Amino acid sequence: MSADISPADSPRRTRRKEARPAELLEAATCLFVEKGYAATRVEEVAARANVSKGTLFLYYPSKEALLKAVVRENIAGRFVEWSNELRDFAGSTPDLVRYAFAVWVERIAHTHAGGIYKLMTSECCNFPELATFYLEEVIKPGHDLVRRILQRGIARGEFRPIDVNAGIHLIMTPMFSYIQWRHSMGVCYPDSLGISAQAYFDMHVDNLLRGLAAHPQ
Amino acid sequence: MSADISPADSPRRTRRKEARPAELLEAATCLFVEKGYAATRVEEVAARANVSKGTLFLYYPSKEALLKAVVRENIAGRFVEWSNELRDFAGSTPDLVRYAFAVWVERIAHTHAGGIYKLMTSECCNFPELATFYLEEVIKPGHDLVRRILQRGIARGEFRPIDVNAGIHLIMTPMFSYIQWRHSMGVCYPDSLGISAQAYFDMHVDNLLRGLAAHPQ
DNA sequence: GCGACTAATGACCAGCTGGTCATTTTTTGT
DNA sequence: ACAAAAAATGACCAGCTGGTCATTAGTCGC
Repeated sequence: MSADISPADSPRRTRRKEARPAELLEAATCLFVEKGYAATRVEEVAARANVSKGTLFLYYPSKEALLKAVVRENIAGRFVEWSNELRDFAGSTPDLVRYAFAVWVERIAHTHAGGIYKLMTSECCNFPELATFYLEEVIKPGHDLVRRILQRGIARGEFRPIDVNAGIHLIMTPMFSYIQWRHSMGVCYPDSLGISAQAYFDMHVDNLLRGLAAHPQ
Repeated sequence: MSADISPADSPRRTRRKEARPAELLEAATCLFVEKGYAATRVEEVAARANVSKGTLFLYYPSKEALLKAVVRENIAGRFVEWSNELRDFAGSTPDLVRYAFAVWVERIAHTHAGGIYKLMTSECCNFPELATFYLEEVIKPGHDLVRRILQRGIARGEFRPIDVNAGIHLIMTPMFSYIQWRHSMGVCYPDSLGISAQAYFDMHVDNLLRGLAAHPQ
């Protein structure tokens, strides 16, 4: 399944000492996220990375391979690190949720990784294998983390006993909605959200935790 | 602003008695939503509508004009109707929220209109004027309706007094998230939501109302 | 300085797609 | 029935873009 996205998508010719230029991936990531896959010309990517088009095809056999590399690049096994953070968290679960949102905004929403999600939702119908890959490598691990948060809260009697597999969405939904907005309407009309990102998340988290609370005050 | 999307985008030649064939818009809507704007060939649209490519250009001067027409078509002033429904609703505001969600799922999420939203988020960067149009004609009126629901709940003492302009998102977010999923990952992997659409909305609405409740039980 | 090898280039190609228009088919009016 | 007008057609075109490859530039060892 993910075989097609493996490093087998390697340069057409012999490997060279130097690793694949990071500038190419960087440029491709920005352009794909900004303009979409179809609307981005490989020549633009090359130009932005300050190389010629021919050089690009020296490192990636096709435009599609470049897209796969971009998606691959931006999932860097961050999940183990987060999993540890979660395990070691000492405070209350509501505080943990607040912390998780803050971390997520900082490390996903405001980095390239967020743009990749938008890219996936836009293009996944045209590249089902990429969708599979993303689902397995990003969405599922993400859900697993969130599930543990909910289970923690319920086990400690802080949250009411909801169906955790469903409840996952209560936390994911505001996160992904924000990303989606940020990379669509938000690009053209940054004020169309009506409020600041901070206010948006504060409100969502606040209302979310009120709803989840086992003992309403 | 919306001048560019007005009926001025009319046929190249003389108007004919017969109105523009609805089949063309229907076909274009389906294909744009399914495959995206760039990936859809005008010839496909024509074929799906059982006319030739030439005929399509007889009614729409360009592919972009066709896209505009598609977006235009799918906003049909439904807002006045809903506004009246809202005014006449007799029950409690929590019940109104439940009702609004149900109606929205039925009339938006499960119709073409939902696909248009996905289309907009995918393409708005490339067609800013379309984004403006959609924002003014769809998003804003939608927000206005939701705002009135919140104000009603607060005025009647059913909801706690939150900032309504922010609170709008509490209701909109699950709606748009669902649409987004349904037209991206959901196309390839209908089970990737993990739960049924019904369960998804039930949970969101339930938790939302708990969070909004003025007097927790 | 020189040959051998690697890296980079950009002119070029093939195929596709939005858009055109001379021609054909259908409808209308009498 | 017939001609004139309207509507529909699809072969065709121009321009663009992903991808190629012969050529050039650069580097390393000696």
